[in-house]
Amino acid sequence: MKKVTISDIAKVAGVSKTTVSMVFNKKDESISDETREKIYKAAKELNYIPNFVAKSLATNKSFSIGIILPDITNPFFSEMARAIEDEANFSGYNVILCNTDNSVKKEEKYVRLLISKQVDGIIFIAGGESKKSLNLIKDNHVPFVLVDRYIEGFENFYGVFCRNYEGVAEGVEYLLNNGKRKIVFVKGPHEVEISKQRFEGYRDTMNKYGLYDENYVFESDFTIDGGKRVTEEFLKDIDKFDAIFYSNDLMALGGIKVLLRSGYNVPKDVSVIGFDNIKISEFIEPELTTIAQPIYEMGKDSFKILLRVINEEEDVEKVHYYTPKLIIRGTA
Amino acid sequence: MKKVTISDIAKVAGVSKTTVSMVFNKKDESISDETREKIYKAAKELNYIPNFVAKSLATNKSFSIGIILPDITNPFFSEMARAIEDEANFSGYNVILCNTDNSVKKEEKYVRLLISKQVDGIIFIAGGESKKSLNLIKDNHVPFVLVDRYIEGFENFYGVFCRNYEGVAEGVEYLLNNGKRKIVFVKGPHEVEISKQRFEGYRDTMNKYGLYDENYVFESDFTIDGGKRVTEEFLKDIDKFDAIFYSNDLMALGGIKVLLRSGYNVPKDVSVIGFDNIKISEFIEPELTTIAQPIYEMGKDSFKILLRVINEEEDVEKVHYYTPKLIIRGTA
DNA sequence: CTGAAAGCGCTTACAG
DNA sequence: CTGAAAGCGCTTACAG
Repeated sequence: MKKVTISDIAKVAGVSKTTVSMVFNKKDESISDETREKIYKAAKELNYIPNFVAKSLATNKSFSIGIILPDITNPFFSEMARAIEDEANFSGYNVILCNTDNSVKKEEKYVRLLISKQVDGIIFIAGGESKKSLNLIKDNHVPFVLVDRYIEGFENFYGVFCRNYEGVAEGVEYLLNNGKRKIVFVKGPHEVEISKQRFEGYRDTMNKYGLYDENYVFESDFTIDGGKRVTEEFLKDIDKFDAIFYSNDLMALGGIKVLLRSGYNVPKDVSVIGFDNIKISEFIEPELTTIAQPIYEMGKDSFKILLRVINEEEDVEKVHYYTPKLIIRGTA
Repeated sequence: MKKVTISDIAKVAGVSKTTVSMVFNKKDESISDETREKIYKAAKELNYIPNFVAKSLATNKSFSIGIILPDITNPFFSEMARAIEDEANFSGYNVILCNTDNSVKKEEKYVRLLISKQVDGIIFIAGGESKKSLNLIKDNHVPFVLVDRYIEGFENFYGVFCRNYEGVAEGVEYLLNNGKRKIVFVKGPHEVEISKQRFEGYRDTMNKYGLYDENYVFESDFTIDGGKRVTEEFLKDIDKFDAIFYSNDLMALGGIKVLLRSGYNVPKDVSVIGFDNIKISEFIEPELTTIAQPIYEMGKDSFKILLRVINEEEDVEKVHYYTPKLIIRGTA
């Protein structure tokens, strides 16, 4: 039951370990076809499967990356993770999944683990003020790219972000153009940067037309349940509103549910806009009007960028911005 | 920029590598408090982070597992993956994510990779006739547990499954008790075992009452889009039906959408039942009546079982069955 | 065209 | 109470 190693193959093929290693690593221009054949034959015969951890130790490359995100159960993140894994797999990399639940403590624990496991890089979707974790990564010289959520103090590192401000502004303009005036805005959690950006897109646009009213601003947590809860709450407080802008689709889904339950007709009585364009948003009835992020593209690109950093390529642009776009569907 | 190793610590603390290693591995009953302190101090000073790949090579344990599943973007799998990762993390294990798109080829490629990376175990949600991959795992003596989808020929290995047949039977009985007679059934893809089990639950129950009619049976692929497509299709073919049983929630979501669009009132004109109870199913309007699998529990347990196999515990039961239960909500 | 030897960073019997 | 040495399965300069 001993595992077959390169030495076993060397023995069977009647050559040295060096030669075997060279053949497997395609550094074999100088090796005769005959030996090469013998080696492949022996490997086949013995059902050889190489030991990557030994290889990693010798080469200082693990061909693994870590992906740190709040919760894989959230469609936005699972779509992102899928894109990253696809691209990583394509380039021969494995992905280690880490769910942080937005806990800075968990992030730090995972970062330590990933460094210990010698990952070649990390894709980091921050759950909050993640400076300590990021500094740890940096101090250990592990390549990383920040995705979706920008972190103050790290603007000079690699990042893939969405133009949140502009996206929301576009959505608000659209609502205004359609005659909406009393637009409720539901912010995301204040710890994360994107919540702020999206809110500012709303605030500034409303202000532009002298329509901003802070009594129409609420905060929740980017979950369906959160969307339900805020909506139930402000339905009690506010009497008049003709549109609701939720900072992400998940909250919009929860909100729409409450609205329908409370007898509102969407979009007749009230328009609703979300943000993200997760897959499910076009499958509910009515279909959700939303600000689409190119999630899959952003995921793929974030791995591509990481790979270029890992390979120490020159001229890799630091910060990458993606422009979201309004998708008009049934709710607004 | 050299990485700090155990030797550096040994040097700074004025002891041998052996002693340092012993201290870090808590095999240090025999080591004086003084040396221990010196070692911890040195480690702290140097910001030491252990190298797990070296450790893995020496101990033949990686504290990584692989999880092979069709698509993390599918809520059923992301909820499952989340449960597994939570439990794994709790026990100090990392999870390597592998999306197969139900491709047997991809499964095999991932299995090879995972074995190469010396994972301590694999959780396998099969995408089809996955015998070759499974045999590879088996031949390399890697512990594994089959989840959700049973594979013929592997009934004597570890597995975590749902009583699909009984679940569907319960749902059908419920529909019948509510006076439904013309019940359409949408099967999952025929390559996977659970499709068959769920279908048989329907067929046998309908037969019991002399109501089975194969013209009411359709097949799709477990996706939302698939649910939409079959529904559009059979709406053309069948004139009379009072209920639809979709083999999973995702297809039910797609189907309901088409029904609503086509002017049907759910559940007045037609009752709908799904299977799985993914989180989203209670957030659509009307809320989906479904057969709930204990997804999170099954995920957690599958890791727990895997861990026991890894640790070579005795008396680990091979096959674990979970009983699903009918959750009555708005659509039936 | 091929091999002996050192090294990657750990652990672990064994010896003292 | 502690250390020297061999070993895990690879790679890679170097030599011939």
